[in-house]
Amino acid sequence: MTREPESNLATRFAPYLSYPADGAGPSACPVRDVLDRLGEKWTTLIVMNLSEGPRRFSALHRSVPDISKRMLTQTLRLLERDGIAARTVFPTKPPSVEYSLTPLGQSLLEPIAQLVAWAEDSHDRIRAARQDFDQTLT
Amino acid sequence: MTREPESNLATRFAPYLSYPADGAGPSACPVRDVLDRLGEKWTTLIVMNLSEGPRRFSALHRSVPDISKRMLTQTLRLLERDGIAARTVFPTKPPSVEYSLTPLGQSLLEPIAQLVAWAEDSHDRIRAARQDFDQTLT
DNA sequence: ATCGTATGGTCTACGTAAGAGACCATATCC
DNA sequence: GGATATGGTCTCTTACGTAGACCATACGAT
Repeated sequence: MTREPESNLATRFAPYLSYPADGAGPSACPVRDVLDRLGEKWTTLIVMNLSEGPRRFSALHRSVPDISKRMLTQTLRLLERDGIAARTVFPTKPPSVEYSLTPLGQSLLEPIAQLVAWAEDSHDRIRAARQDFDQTLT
Repeated sequence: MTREPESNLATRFAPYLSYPADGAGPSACPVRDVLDRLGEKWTTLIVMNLSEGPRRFSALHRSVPDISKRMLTQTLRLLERDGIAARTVFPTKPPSVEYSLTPLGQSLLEPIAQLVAWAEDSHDRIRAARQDFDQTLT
């Protein structure tokens, strides 16, 4: 009797489990390539902020005060580079810049919402597990 | 005429957009608290590897060769602490250790699968966008 | 006229987090 | 007796993120 997989979802992941992340061009794992970007600490939060509509640089910074301007710039650049966000400059004085989600970026909202829902549902259990773990350790 | 939201999903994110990540205990944003952990570079990959069933430490390391033992240990510890993975020690000589997903961890496979599906679907478009961006820059 | 504020960033100095690899004790195989 | 495997920990170096100064310009208030 062989080991049963925990879930039929396992087969969905199989191609990517041992796929190297490195290697220039197409040799990199497509899933890790994309997921690494989404994991980049500020990415999802900025995408969620853009979900309500176009936002200006300083508006984003006010909404997420604990990001540094440097990282906000970098995060937005990478989102733009990946075709997830669009950057529009208006020739006012001083120039104002608006960031918005592209259709590709909007399609990302669905999976993020699933993750947010899971986080909401699981948060209590996770916090309880942490407390158990830390207490048993002490 | 006010600005229309890009998607009704936006309202799902609204509570978390300006929620501080810091603050000990319950003052931290539950969603950022959980999502930051998932974004931790190796977390999802290890969870995906565990989706097929229990795996030993060295099996995981062989499957994901470009993680350092140090980070593998740390990632597994944090997953265990959060109640996502379970650690079982068998009293062989030398002792062997098995890691497996808890029910909570298995419930995480669904949202991850959504993200993986999005990554598969979007990878081509993203790579094209990157090339455009880099060329226009040069 | 001058000071404060706002625009969207860039640049530098610093602290923390991740990566590479040596090391450990033990036991089994050749 | 030497190699290999077990699951880690420890140290050293390098990469990443943060904090905050700085820039040119223009507007409103004093």
